[in-house]
Amino acid sequence: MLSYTEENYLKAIYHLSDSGSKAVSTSEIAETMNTKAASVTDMIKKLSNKNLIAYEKYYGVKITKQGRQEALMVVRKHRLWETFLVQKLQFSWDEVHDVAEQLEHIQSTLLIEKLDEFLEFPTVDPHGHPIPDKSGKITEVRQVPLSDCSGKKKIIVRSVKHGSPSFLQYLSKIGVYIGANVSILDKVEFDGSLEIMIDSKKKVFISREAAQNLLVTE
Amino acid sequence: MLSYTEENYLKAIYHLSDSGSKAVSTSEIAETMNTKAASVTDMIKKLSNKNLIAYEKYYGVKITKQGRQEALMVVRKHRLWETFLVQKLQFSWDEVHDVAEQLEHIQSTLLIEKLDEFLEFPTVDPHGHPIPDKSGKITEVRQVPLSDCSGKKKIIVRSVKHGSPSFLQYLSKIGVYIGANVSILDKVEFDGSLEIMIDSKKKVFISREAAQNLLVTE
DNA sequence: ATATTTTTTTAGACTAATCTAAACTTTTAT
DNA sequence: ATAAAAGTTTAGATTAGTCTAAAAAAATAT
Ligand SMILES: [Mn+2]
Ligand SMILES: [Mn+2]
Ligand SMILES: [Mn+2]
Ligand SMILES: [Mn+2]
Repeated sequence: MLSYTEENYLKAIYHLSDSGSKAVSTSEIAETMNTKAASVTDMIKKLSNKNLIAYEKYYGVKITKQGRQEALMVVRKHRLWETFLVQKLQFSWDEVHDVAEQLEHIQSTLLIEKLDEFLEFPTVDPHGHPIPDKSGKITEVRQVPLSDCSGKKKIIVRSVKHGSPSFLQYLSKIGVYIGANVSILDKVEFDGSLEIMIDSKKKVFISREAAQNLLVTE
Repeated sequence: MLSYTEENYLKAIYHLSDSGSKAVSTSEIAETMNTKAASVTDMIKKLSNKNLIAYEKYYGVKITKQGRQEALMVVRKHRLWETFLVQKLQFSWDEVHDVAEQLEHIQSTLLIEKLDEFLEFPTVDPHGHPIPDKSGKITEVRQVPLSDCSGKKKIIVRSVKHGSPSFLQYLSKIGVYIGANVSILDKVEFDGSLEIMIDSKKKVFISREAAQNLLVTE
């Protein structure tokens, strides 16, 4: 069984590697984990001995099939808990991440299966991120940054790329939410900012930066 | 903030001291924590330095006001989570304790307040044990072991003294639950075993040992 | 009142996870 | 092609929590 810390490292490596496809460097891991490279090297050896990652000295790590599976289970728990907090306990979507960071480490298969059932088997979390099923399968929906869209098509907001509390609060304030219908009214060539219409009701301006962080389907 | 381990020690000391009234010995703590006396001595010093217990060398420890308060918050979380697991996730009462041992250490005041509200402010957990409120207050109901009862009075099962999974499973099997109405049909002087009637429907025999573990109001 | 037994504490060691500083590799720049 | 810079690993320490074995104190028995 993995320790709390091992789970966190493995999850970080999984995310940094684009769900396990590319190799990840020691310093990248140190950066996201808020630790020093020396500590990462130590942990890397441990995870490597457990066959959760493939480690080549000085060339970073790649997650193994088994490691990916373990990481997916942590991600699954994290996202199910976030969904629980929002749907059942009335948390707002900017309050859930830190608590889910703790809850994701609770060890009980029964618990997570019952929770999944209680929530009626959700497929996305409050930030629009997919929830791996019991076996680790993810149903990805092709999404593009709103900043890449143009024209008058009907656009639906699907997820946020990076869900920092301040960005999420900002979205709530201007009326953007997962599932919202938006259309692009105007695009400023100079700085890439957009004027959009939300739910045919509300007109708002958003920066290119914000638009890059919003993933949508056309 | 207390560590996971400090919380566990403090809770154990709280329980062993009858909610904080009497002093507790090093060996008692070692016994319930499944550690060695030497480890307990170390931890005792730490908790004492934090003013959560009063420690006098060779004479055991007494919990302080502040320590009692911290312990009560852990107990509160433990029992709220157990209630959640049974009432919302359909766990049975013999499955919840070990998971609650983990969940009780999640750090989030908001979470526990929202959970309390979601459960509609329960006052007892699935085993009939009182749930401390937000401020730590407990409303104790005077209860006696069923083994101390006699006569034909109407008796209500209120809680179990020690809720081991096997005892709880046994109770479920014979039809005893928290809130059940029982009356004593016969008491065997020789071994203290009882014949009882549950909900005016079912007759069962139980041993003195079982009767001592069932707390009731007359 | 002493001796024996039991309990508790101390001393020293171990593991997981972390750090700093130094050594070593790889990458980049001239 | 070589030197400097950047990134990575190793060496050695630290902290929390644990252990065993030995020393010390308290309780119990004669
Ligand atoms: Mn999150
Ligand atoms: Mn985590
Ligand atoms: Mn319990
Ligand atoms: Mn616990």
